[in-house]
Amino acid sequence: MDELDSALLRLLQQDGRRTNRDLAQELRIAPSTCLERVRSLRERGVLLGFHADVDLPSMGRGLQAMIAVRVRPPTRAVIEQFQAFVARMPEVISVFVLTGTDDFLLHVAVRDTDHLHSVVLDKLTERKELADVRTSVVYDHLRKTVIDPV
Amino acid sequence: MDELDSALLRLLQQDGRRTNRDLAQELRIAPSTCLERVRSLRERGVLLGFHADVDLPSMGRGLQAMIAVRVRPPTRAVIEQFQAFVARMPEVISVFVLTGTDDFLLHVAVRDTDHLHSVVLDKLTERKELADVRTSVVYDHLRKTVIDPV
DNA sequence: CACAATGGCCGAATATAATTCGATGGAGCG
DNA sequence: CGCTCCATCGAATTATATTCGGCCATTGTG
Repeated sequence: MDELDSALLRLLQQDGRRTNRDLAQELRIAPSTCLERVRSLRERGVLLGFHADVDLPSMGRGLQAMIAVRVRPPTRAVIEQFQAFVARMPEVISVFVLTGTDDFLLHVAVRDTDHLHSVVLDKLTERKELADVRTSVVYDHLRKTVIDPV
Repeated sequence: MDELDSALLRLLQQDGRRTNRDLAQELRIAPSTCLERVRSLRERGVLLGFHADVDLPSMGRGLQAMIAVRVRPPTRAVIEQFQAFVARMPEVISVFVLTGTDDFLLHVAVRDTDHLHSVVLDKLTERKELADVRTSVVYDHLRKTVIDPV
């Protein structure tokens, strides 16, 4: 994990489709070296993968919300069961399993407020283990690249 | 936005580095057609970009937390100023701007609990506009692909 | 200090993929 | 029924990824 690795991770987080040649040129190394570095980062598990980022409104999911959920009882079995359940919901795009007051934070992307309402009332509150739900609409979501402190 | 576009978005969300030939073969279309489809999705703004996914523990950021923040007064000026501030913090990897009780949800990745403590006490609570903070440690974070209902 | 071993890097050669573009044919329309 | 339009196609071209043998520089060793 030297400066070269950090630089590669930074560039690939910004644009996961930059060509190997292009990366090599920017970092002033040979393409073969660059390729080997990226392969090594993958093999070491530092670089987990590459993903396309889609525009939610274009997919008919113009409304995002965060749903804080508390389950009861907060046992391993109940938590794992609930996690498996929400992971199957198409409206859920990300699940945070938490300590603290809430057990889960669900990041959902839905069509509109009716859809959001239906997700909370028809899908979530139907679950017997669900103890508490608080929904917040997301106005804006800013994602950043992770920078290596090295 | 037909089934072909949806399939492409699904595949590219799963693996943003699949080759065009590979995608074309799976979808039973010509590579040139596949390329044109992807180009169109980009031009229409449906496909926003491609990003590498890094392993946070490998980057010395093995601890994640969600920090709920309320600012005072909750005016546009204060909110925008605070958003700009947290966007600059290297520990913050994602910022949600919310309605409801909390104004912000900060997804942070830090070295350890000392680091987390220092982020909250030394960086956040130093801000005069900050009215309330609640920190929850993230045990697990599951990301999903967005599936087009079409 | 001399020397061998190691590992990262390089560049040329090869394999593979992206990209272009003219041709084709089916869908929609007059 | 014939015309136009446009998505799709495949071949040709261009660009890129990948391999691999050799070359330092660094490190460890007698």
